[in-house]
Amino acid sequence: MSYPQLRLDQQLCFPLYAAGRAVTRVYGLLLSELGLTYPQYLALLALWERTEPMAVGDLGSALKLDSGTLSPLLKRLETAGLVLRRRDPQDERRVLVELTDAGRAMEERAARVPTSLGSALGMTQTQARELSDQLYELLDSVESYLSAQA
Amino acid sequence: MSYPQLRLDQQLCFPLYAAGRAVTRVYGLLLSELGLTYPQYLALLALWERTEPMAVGDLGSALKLDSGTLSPLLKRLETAGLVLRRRDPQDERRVLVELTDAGRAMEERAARVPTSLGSALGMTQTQARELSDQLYELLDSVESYLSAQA
DNA sequence: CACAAACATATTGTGCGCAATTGAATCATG
DNA sequence: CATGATTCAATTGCGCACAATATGTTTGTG
Repeated sequence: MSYPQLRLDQQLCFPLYAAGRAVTRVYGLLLSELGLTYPQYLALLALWERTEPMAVGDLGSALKLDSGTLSPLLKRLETAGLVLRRRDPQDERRVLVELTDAGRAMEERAARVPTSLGSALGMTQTQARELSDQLYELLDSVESYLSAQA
Repeated sequence: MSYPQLRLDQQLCFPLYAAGRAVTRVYGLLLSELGLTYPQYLALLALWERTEPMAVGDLGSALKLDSGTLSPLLKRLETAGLVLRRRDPQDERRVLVELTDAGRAMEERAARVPTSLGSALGMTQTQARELSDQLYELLDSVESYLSAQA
């Protein structure tokens, strides 16, 4: 082993990558019963938190996703009848996304998903919170590194 | 807020998802200079640790990826001249993956990537290790949940 | 007011991830 | 030793992610 820093199990990136995919996959299994994917669920989470429509860019800031991902995703949510998209009359560059009645009605069914998962993952609330805080810190430092490169 | 468990910033899954993508993206930027993607780099990490060829399935166990992801990825690495694939004569169902000279030569250039990233992320070795341990625990519990469902 | 720069979203192209299916090789059981 | 079950890799189909580009809108400057 000439380069110990290249060991798969010694790098932070791999458990982060693998655990992220594993958790996303579990969500996906539960969400498929609602006809949703995990990123679609995240977009709805952001919309459920607000009473006002949201611009695509604001949704992107919240989810850390760009229009290349969000545009087709929102088109699928619109086709599914869960959201509506329309140009912002105040600024025709923007597109506002708002929930339909069906989109709002989905919240109640979705509320069971994180509850049933939280218990399945065998973590206490405290553990989950600590891990979450560390990941937010990591996210912040990676983002400032990325913006410093640009 | 009728369902507090649906708040984006209160769920573990979101920072895990966002931090995972952010870290993968940073790796991708550095790896693009080597003509590699992040999952391709992971596959090479696993191969560099061994002197013997590896079956596709063993590579999948190490990276937690299935043949649907690995088959086309390995085909691209083969096209790039970094690996060779051949049927295992002992068991013709298996395909063995082995490094070419060019694949082995890539290790030296790749060794700089985690080193330069480790310093950029502003974490101590200890912090990275603790976070890594927690993520492996989470990965384990998600995987046992998944296998219990099957 | 003209018009260049900046901005917001959409589109294109490539490479994952993953569920489901396919096809070939091996194993296990009678 | 036959044959049904299992295993392994590849393929198919769909939905992300993300870089790069395109298109239309607004803003800032002279």
